[in-house]
Amino acid sequence: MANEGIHREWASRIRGHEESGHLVESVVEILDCAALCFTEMGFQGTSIDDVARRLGATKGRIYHYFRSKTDLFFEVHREGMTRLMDAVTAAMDAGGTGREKLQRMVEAHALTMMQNVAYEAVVVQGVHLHRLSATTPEQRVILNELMDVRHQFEQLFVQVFHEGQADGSVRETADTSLAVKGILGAVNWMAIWYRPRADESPETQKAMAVEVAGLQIKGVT
Amino acid sequence: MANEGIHREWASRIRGHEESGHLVESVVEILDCAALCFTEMGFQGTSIDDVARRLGATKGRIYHYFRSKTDLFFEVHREGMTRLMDAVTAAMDAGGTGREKLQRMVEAHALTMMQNVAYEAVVVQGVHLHRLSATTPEQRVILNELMDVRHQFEQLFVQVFHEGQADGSVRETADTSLAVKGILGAVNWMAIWYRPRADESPETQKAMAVEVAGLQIKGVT
DNA sequence: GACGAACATACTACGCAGTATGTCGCAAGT
DNA sequence: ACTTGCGACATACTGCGTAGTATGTTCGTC
Repeated sequence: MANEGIHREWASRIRGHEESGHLVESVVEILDCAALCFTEMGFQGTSIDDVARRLGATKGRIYHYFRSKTDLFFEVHREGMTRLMDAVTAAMDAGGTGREKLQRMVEAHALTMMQNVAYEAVVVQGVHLHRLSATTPEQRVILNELMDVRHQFEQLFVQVFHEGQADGSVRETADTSLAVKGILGAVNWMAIWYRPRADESPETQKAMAVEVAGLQIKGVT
Repeated sequence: MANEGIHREWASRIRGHEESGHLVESVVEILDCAALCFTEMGFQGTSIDDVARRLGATKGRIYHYFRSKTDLFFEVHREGMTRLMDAVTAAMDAGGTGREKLQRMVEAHALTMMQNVAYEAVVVQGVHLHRLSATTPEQRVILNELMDVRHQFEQLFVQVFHEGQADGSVRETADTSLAVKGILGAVNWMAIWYRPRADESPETQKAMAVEVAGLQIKGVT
């Protein structure tokens, strides 16, 4: 299944649950509930008991898999970033001019945001966590990893942006980094205002993603 | 002075400190420190003692002016929104085509974000506070006020957007609200990544604001 | 010299992260 | 068949951080 890679990554982080690869469904449930709680009430505002209650379980279950609340948050964050990365890199690898690639990347970004609001809202929150003091040296390593991935993510856009400028499909700008931050901001902001509506089909979502991406791309071409 | 109006608003909120209008400097210091703390560590992550420590004072001083931590947060939030509102409405009232007004409004928005990162970062955080449960019925009234101002703020842009479409200076879009949310997102996002640098003059800031706004406006024209 | 504003100090009550220990079921060994 | 072991939790408990309060203390003003 598609989750294999993710599970393998968990292995090293989570209480030594190596090979199994199937019982881990229990962990996925925890992550889902945690993502919702963190999204609604923030990191500090969420208690482990809140997550447990939503699970219909108790703290025991959570601490059986995660060392600490911070580790739990990190894992949700990592999962969110992974989904974003996967979607965007796939869109990037499909070829075309810089502008076409950029358009697809932003669309993929937006669509992923909408399809994973909970996880991605946590990712957005996570930016602040940068200076959070309550971290063990061990956690700080993971945090640096996350910040690194975040930076790589942005660089992906910067890179393709330059490609586009090279092939003439993207306009020259005063500050590429600034332009990219603007685009990413417009899309990331969706994590804050967007909430799935009952009457929303996958097509509607896709259409919104295309619309948002289109406006942003138009600004730089 | 320009703060008069704000002070008068405080009057009703803050432990009945009505007329004075000058000693309130003490309150401004508290708000400044609170804004910094909330920005760096979030609402729940900030303790009143943190704010007091940064002030070089103790809890006593803070609780002398504010009923609760939540009220303190609200006041910072309100101040941030007020500064945004003032800047944007001023830019709007200066006349011109829809597009010109929109351009100036977004520039003003961006510039205000940069000049008041601490306060505006709190405003950005505040969006989540929407569903926060830890509110007394009294606070909920204030919260509704804040959410209302936020909505009005967005409507300002929507309104001018339509003006622009009416006079032909702004392109027709599938969903005006969506377009505006994109623009505001790009600018609001600055509260997350932007931090003032030592070698930054007011002119540099202004230039960045114009650049960001330019890209966004170009997307809708 | 009395009184209140503007704080500081001292104290309490509680929520919550983290831990220690218990329980239940299943799977393998003999 | 029984038991031993272990994984997957639940229950019970502790200690600390922190919001809020109650009570000083100082200083200016009337």
